[in-house]
Amino acid sequence: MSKNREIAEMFFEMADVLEMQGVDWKPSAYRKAARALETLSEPVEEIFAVGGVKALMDIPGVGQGLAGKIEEFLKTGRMKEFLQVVRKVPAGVEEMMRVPGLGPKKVMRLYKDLKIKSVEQLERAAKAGKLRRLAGFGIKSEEDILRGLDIIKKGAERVLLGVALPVAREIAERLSRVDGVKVAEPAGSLRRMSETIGDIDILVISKKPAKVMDFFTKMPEVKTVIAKGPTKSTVILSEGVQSDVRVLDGKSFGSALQYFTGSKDHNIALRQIAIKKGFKLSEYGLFKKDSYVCGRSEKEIYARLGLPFIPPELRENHGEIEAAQKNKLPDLISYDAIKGDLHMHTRWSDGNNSVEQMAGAAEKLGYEYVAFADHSKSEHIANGMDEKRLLQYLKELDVVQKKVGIRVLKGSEVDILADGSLDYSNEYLKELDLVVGSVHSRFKSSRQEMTGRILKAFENPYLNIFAHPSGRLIGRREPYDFDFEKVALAAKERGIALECNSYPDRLDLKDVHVRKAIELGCKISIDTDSHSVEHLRFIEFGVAQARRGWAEVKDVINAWPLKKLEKFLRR
DNA sequence: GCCGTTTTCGGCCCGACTGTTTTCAGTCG
Repeated sequence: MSKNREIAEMFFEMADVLEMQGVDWKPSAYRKAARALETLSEPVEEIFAVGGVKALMDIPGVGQGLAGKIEEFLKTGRMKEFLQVVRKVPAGVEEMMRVPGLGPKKVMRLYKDLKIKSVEQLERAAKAGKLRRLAGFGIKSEEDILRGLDIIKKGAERVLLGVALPVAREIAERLSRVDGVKVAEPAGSLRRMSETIGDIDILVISKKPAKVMDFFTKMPEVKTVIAKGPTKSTVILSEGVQSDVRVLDGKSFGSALQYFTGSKDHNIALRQIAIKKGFKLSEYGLFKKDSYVCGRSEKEIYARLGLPFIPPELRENHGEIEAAQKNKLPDLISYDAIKGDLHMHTRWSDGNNSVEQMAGAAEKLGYEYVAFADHSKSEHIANGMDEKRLLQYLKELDVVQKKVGIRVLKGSEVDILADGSLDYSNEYLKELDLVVGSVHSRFKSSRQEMTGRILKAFENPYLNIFAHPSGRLIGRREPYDFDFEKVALAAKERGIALECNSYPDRLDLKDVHVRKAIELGCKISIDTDSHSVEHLRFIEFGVAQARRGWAEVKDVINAWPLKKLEKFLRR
């Protein structure tokens, strides 16, 4: 676990305990700092090494107090106050906060009045009907708690964007056909295109909210109805994903969309601006002394607050509001800007389709060019090609080139071996239009070894793209350890693009690293790593990730026309 | 504990829904 995450988790934990003790404001301060730490692109230890406590205080939400605690932890490996605070409440009690429906107040009541100290004890007490006599609890609360326990047992995990988005679009589409509905649109982290989604939020504009609530809570895929109100309902879908629907009037469409898109931190910052300008901002609109000013579109709300429209993917309160105030928002790459996919597999290695099928599908998408990158010989498991098959493969690519209307670039996904050499000799690499290099082995190497291995590979003059740079698989495999900044600087120096892999469980580089890479002057390549024609549509997720990393067309080599791309590939 | 084109002190986003309530606290997003 990285130090950033470790410290963030301590802060989250302290926030929970402080909240249980009824401490005001500190919990939100700790959480704010924790969220900032989690999404930092650089390791705190490096920030501290370079700029000391002062640099730590540049992290949003970190002031003198928390910077001191971080310093203490980095220097001594412990945080005294953390140990003191956390000792005040048994670990099991803290864990009870994870049960949906239980917050700090109720958890404390259970602990103090009934001496319940763990999730297990909680379950036994609820089943025995012991909770109902507690002040503020009743029979319903017991049922709620049992249901909440059920949810955490099944692990209400976050879902990949690539899984949630099609489900959300399908539900929104059906809701939009309900009587009286004008618009139904996914909001929340889905609209911000976060890599994983906690729940599916859908905003509906209708004058007949009751019909929407009925339709929504009775959809066939609804497993449990958590709450059903006149304008807002929450259900659990059969996949275990939570979904919320909220119905509003058209004159609130913009403000509601803004509000439900978040992020929370972005909204808070926006409301603070509203307050300073004498407004009040809520999902119903922008108000001045209780009278409606505007709310039909997001654009007019931002405008009234003196800001240009901020694309949803940027709304994380990671500097986008300040950039908007200075009119320095990036001109984000659009979803249709990609001119070709540079990382695709076929039956020559571990793909499901032929070269011709893949090229044809790419042509249908309107691409100008496409590059094939089947695996090199060391990838036995993926049917990697030895030199003899590589030459046959290149011949077939020539054949297919004559059959399709787009440019077919000849490439290969070549393993970066443990010693940093590439899996084919230069004699073969020079026959390729582009070389995609990736690490597929020894993920547990030390930071130093892995960094050295990658930098060594970058010395090869034929390498063009460093694929899925961190090696992570969301929810399944941690990224390997390497010095990202060093690698990015070397990539820039040598004209190598870092890949923003679009595969739903990779999304690698991730958003903060795309942004860092671009800041350092690196180029990005947004590719799908497709193993079948159906995968080509994943490009949307890669572009989303790049947008979240503030990428513009100038940063993305495969958003360039062929000529310009070819010049880049010739290093 | 953080933070400052109203402030180094005194604020800190805003509203829906639920359950146990005779008017609201707790939780959630």
